[in-house]
Amino acid sequence: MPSARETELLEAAYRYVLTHGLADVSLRPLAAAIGSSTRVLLYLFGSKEGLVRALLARARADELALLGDIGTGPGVVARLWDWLSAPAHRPLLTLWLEAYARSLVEPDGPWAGFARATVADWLEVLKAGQPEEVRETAAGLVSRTRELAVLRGALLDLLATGDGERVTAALRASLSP
Amino acid sequence: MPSARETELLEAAYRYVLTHGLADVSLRPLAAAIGSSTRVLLYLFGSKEGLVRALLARARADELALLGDIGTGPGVVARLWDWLSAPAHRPLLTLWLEAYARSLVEPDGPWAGFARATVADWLEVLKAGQPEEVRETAAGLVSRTRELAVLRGALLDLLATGDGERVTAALRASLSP
DNA sequence: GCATTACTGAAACACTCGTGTCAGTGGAGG
DNA sequence: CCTCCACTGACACGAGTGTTTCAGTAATGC
Repeated sequence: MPSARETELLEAAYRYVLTHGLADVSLRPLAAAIGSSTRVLLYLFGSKEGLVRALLARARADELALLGDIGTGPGVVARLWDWLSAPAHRPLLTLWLEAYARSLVEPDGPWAGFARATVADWLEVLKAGQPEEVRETAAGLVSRTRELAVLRGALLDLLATGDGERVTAALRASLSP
Repeated sequence: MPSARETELLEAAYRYVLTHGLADVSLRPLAAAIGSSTRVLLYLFGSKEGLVRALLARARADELALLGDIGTGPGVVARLWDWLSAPAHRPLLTLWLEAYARSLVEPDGPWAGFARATVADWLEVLKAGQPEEVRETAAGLVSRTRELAVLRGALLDLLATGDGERVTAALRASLSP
């Protein structure tokens, strides 16, 4: 459905927000940076809100691509952490956290439901990593909630301090207590 | 050092940002809501950045008051979670997350170092909760990093879903595995 | 009484914001 | 050829931004 030019500009805008943040992006600087104009952005995406929505969807596509490739069975948590702690993914994860926080403060607009949605996404993947006999039990739900919490908390720490060694050790300790 | 009027207005502004968010606050609506004017705000705090800095410090004072009261010895993590999961503290914690994310995206300005600072603050408190013989060991550091990660991750989940039951169960599971 | 200090009001300045208007391009299909 | 259509440029509009200038008031300290 989106035209070639549209996806091209979306990709450029996505690269831009990865380094500049998404919360207080504005059309004119963005357009200038990606060699376009506000007129074209508005024409293609309808409004700024439409653009932000598209960018959020684009970021989510990256995330879902990961979750699709991560596989199932034991060791999912460790593999997820490998991906989360990779320095190359830091801009994406900062963007992710930004959107997460924003969707809590401002429950309307393009951010709506972002936080809730990712919790569900990740819980689903962790569920697929559990032994089959606990997946549908209450204990299973609690267990993957715990795994998710550790991953998210470790990610917060890593993004703030950059101390991959300490945080990774903590995560490993949490896997085999 | 701050005058009576200054702390009075700061308190009012603090109540305001707790419900409206701090990221995209602007002077005129804020001033109108707290019965003041931009002129006065600028006079008392020097600039908008000064005001934001003061508000951030005010929020941090709330946090530090908690950390001072939480005590030491075993059970710190559980007591911290009781505080974090109390519905009354949700606005403060949303504000906290907002500032955390912002300080990662925009490392300059009044937000600078906020994320890093709170990691250090909390690790310090968790350290005081550990048995004395591990406090200075590498294993001790890793252990409280893990505790912090669980608390933070659980908080993220709770803020997004509001499902205190599931998240609290996960945290408890993480304490006595 | 008087000068100093703390605070406040009204209006303006020089922006930036998202968006709308009107006018064009260039190429593809009939 | 000529029409349609995706795309683009220049510009203006109204609203909102942080900040400044100039003016005042009320209370305090000498």
